[in-house]
Amino acid sequence: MKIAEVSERTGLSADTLRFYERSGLVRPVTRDRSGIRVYGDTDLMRIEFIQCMRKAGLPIDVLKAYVDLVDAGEHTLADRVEILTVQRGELLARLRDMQQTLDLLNYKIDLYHNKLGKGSKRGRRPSKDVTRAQEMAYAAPTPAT
Amino acid sequence: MKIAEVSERTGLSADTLRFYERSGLVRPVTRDRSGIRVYGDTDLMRIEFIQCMRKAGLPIDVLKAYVDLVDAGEHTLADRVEILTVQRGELLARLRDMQQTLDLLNYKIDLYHNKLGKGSKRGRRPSKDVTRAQEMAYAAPTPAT
DNA sequence: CCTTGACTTGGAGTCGACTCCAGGTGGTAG
DNA sequence: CTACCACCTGGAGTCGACTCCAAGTCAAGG
Repeated sequence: MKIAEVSERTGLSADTLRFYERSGLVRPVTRDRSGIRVYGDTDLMRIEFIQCMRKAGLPIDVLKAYVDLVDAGEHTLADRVEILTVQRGELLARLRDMQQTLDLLNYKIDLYHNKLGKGSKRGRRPSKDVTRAQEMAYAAPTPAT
Repeated sequence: MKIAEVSERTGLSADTLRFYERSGLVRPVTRDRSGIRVYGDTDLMRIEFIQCMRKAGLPIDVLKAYVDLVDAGEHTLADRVEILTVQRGELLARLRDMQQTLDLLNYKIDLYHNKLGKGSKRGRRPSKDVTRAQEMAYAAPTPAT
C-alpha cells in the first residue's frame, strides 16, 4: 500500500509518515522501481505502535532508541524492558495528574451548573458551596490530594 | 511572598511565572515600592489551578480565554461551562489513549520478562506467545480496541 | 504527445511553551 | 562605600514535533 492509504488508515499525514521515517522511528520503507514507498503489514504495525506511543506523549528520541534496540536483535531485551518500564512510570505519573485535573473539571462544571440554576446531574452541592463559589473559582475540592 | 517562594512551592520556574503573567494567564501581580512582585494567596491559587490544567495538556490560549471570562464576572458562567466541558471531553479522549498505551506497555513488559526467563509477576502467557514474540514486537494484544 | 495527479526530495517555516540573557535597580551586610 | 544578591525588563533563543514548499519524476488517461 502507498503512503496515501497508510495516511488514511492511521490518520497521520503523509508528511508525518515521511518525517517518522527520516527520524528513524520507522525503518526505511521498500520502494517500487520508481521510488515510491510501498508499505507492508509490518510497516503498518510499526507505525501504529509509534502512533499509540506518541499519543501517550512518549518522546520521539526515546522511541527511536527503543526501535533501534528492537532492530538490533534479541540480546537487547533487557535494555528494551528498561526503556519501557521507565516510560510506563512517567506515563503513570501523567495519568495521575490528568485524573486529578479531570476531577477538578468535573467539580467545577458541577458547581457552575448549580449556579446557573439548571441543577447538577445528581443534586449534589446545595447552597453552602454556592456561597463560596466566587473564591472557589480556582480552588480544587481537595487541594493537595 | 516573592517570586522565588512561589517558584519553590509550585515547582514552576520564576521565568515561567513571569511568562504566565505576560501571557495573561495570571493577573498582574501587585508590586512593592521597588517593583518586586508580591504574591497573595489568591495569586497562588490561580497559579496552582493553571499548573493543574497545564499538566493535563490544556493549551495556554484556552486557559487565557477561561480566566478572562472569570475576571469578566458572573454573567460569563455559561461560556465558562462551555469551555470546561469541551476541555473535559478532550481530556477524556487523551486519557483513553493513554490508558490503551499503558495496557500495551504492561503487556510488552510482561512478555519481555517472560522471554528474559525471569518469569512474569503473575505467571501469564506461557510459551505459545513467546513463539510469536518476534512479530509481536510492535503489535497490541488487542489491536483496534 | 500532453496533462494530470500522486508521489519524491531537501530544506525551510511554524507553533506552543517555555528558557535564557544582557543590562539595570534596590536593599542589605561587611 | 562597595559588594552581593534577588529581583526587574524586553527581547531573543531553544526545543520538540510537525508542516509546508518548490521543484522534480513517473504512470496513466484523453
